Amino acid sequence: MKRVKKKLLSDFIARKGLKSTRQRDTILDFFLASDRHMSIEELYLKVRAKHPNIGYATVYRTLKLFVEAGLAREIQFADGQTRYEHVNEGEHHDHLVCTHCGTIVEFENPVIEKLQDEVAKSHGFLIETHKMEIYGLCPKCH
Amino acid sequence: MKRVKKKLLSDFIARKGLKSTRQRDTILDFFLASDRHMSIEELYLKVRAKHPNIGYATVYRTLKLFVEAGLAREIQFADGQTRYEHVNEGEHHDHLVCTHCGTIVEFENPVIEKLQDEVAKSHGFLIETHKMEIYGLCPKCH
DNA sequence: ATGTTTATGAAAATCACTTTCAATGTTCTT
DNA sequence: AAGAACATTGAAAGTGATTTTCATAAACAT
Ligand SMILES: [Mn+2]
Ligand SMILES: [Mn+2]
Ligand SMILES: [Zn+2]
Ligand SMILES: [Zn+2]
Repeated sequence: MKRVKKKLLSDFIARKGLKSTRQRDTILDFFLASDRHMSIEELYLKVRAKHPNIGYATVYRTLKLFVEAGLAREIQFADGQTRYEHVNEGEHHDHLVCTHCGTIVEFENPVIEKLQDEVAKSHGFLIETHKMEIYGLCPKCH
Repeated sequence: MKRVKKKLLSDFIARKGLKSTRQRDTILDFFLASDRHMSIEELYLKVRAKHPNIGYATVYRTLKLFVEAGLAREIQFADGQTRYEHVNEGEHHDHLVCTHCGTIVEFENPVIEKLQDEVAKSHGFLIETHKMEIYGLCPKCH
């Protein structure tokens, strides 16, 4: 799994004529070892604890690179901070978000997905992506 | 319809001990006459064209007031700008967004809504709100 | 080893708001 | 109608998240 992601990045770097750096490797390691929905701030603090010399801007830039390379995806929940999650080949899911403690639960529902496709089709839309988030209180918070 | 919204606002203002002002009336008129999903920037520019003396901050504050009064709702699409839409009693809908021209189409799908409730319940979540947006190309753009 | 090009860190800039504050307007009390 | 009490306003400053700038440092092809 981690091997696959590392290869995705090094292939992308090679393909685009970019350069492999210690910072990118470090940030990738922390990203791969992280919770599935981290904000830049959270990731930066973790990275920073071990590598105090890595800059804020580099973390931002590197996460964007991961998105381009296809190993991360940006998500925006209702809290105004961009989060990044792991992308796995052929997998899609949506989110339940606890408005009290912030817990995020992933779910897949093929029936909903299919109905979304039908909605798009019935309005003549060529669907590219969709976003579906359910906000409420998780079991621990009610 | 517009009468209803105006009354909603004046009732809210009375109930909270706030004050009725020329600015609030003007902004409400423009909001009610507007497209259903306007950004503050767009609304401000329209208002500004007729009333060059109304400030940016007032438009921001007033739209927040409309939300509190229950006649507008904030929505965030993927473009980083808050938009405000009209709220109508007992009505709920989700959105199709054209990634090319920005067109927004509203839709309701009770089956999807019901499945969302079931997903939440199956994970022990007490649902508060949800957000569902389908992004793609509208009929004109493909 | 050198040269060319990309990456980095720190600081400044940007973007979309939000807050501050002195001046002004609205409503209440007389 | 006048004054007091309080809310609202516009302009400008402040925020918080993110992005850009730019001089310096690393990569890596030759
Ligand atoms: Mn996820
Ligand atoms: Mn709508
Ligand atoms: Zn919770
Ligand atoms: Zn379109």
